[in-house]
Amino acid sequence: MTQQPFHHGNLRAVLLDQAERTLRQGSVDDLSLRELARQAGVSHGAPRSHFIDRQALLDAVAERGFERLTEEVGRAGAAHPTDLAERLRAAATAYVRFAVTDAALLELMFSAKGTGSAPGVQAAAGRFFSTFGALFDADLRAGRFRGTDPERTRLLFVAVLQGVAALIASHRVSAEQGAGLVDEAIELMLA
Amino acid sequence: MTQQPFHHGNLRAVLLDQAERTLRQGSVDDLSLRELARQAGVSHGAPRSHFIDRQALLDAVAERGFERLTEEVGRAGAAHPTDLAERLRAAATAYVRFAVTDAALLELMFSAKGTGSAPGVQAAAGRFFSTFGALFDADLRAGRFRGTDPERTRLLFVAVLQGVAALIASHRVSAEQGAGLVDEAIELMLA
DNA sequence: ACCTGAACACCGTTCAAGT
DNA sequence: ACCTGAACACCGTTCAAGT
Repeated sequence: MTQQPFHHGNLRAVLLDQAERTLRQGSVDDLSLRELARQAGVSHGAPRSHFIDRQALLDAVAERGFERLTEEVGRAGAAHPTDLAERLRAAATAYVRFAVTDAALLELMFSAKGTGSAPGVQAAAGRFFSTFGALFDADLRAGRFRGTDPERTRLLFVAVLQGVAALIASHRVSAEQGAGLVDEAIELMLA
Repeated sequence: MTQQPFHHGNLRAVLLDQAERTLRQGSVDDLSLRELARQAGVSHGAPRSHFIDRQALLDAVAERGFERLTEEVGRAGAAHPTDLAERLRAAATAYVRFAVTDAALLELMFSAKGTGSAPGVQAAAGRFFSTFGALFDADLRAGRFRGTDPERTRLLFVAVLQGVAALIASHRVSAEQGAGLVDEAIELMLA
């Protein structure tokens, strides 16, 4: 009875969970469809029913990553509705934490491969960027930033976070130094 | 006579050249040792004489990439010995150009895989960062930056460039927008 | 609709053998 | 010192067959 096929329509979710776990302790190269199937206790052909090929699985993982990042950054920002600098710091902290605990996932999310093709990933990335932009909106209009072009200001902050994440992922700076860099950036951006 | 073994000790360089070319029109996943050997007209086992495994080849490619990036950014900066903002802009332009024409290579260079292990890559990366830092030195001491900690100022600029490069590579901003972001960053950093 | 299992082409790696 | 070619284990992908 307990030996009946382990999954009933949730193999897809099981594979994605396992893929995320694998990414958390290795690189995207370590992600093998056959190994995932093995860990899920199904045959190596089974994933085919849910993902047309390996890239489709990676796309789904990236999409999920963007959704989680959006949620975590958005929540961190929402905790500070009045204080702008504090809100940016909180959002940045959430971003850096994500970059530290899920370095390989973030790399996958922002690789040309991940963002280049799949529309689902594109859409999820778009939602992330607009949620991120919303952190600035009211204060941008109020002119509390030194920057000139509002859109530019937003993108610049994303670039800083992304760059800091890359420096941390490549072990060039520590997570603490990364937080310091973010603080410095916020300081420079505020009028 | 012309059918004698094509390479005489320069197979290593041929493989690295071909690897770079492959990276320029694809991702690191498209890089296959066997395919490189095929293109070089040698047997699939031949690369083994020069690279112990695939990772060793990737390391060598990354190291070479850092050396070229160092050279190009350094040269761009050296063309403007007096004007600080112009020097940073020139160096940043060189960096962004590299990020555009060699996106996959840059990704390899900054991936945890590339920088994580091999000492040669670490050393080349270190030389790049110190060359990059040298662009700031005189003016940092002269206090021409708004930033507080000099080391932080340097790292922040690298982070901005790296982040802008990632945004361009993931097709989220154009190369022109990237240049605009860099200009904005320089403006914000200068006192 | 979902999963199995054989089949195929490709890859990285190893290694004895050649020059 | 450098390269060849067979061998091995692993992988992604396809597909007919089962339930």
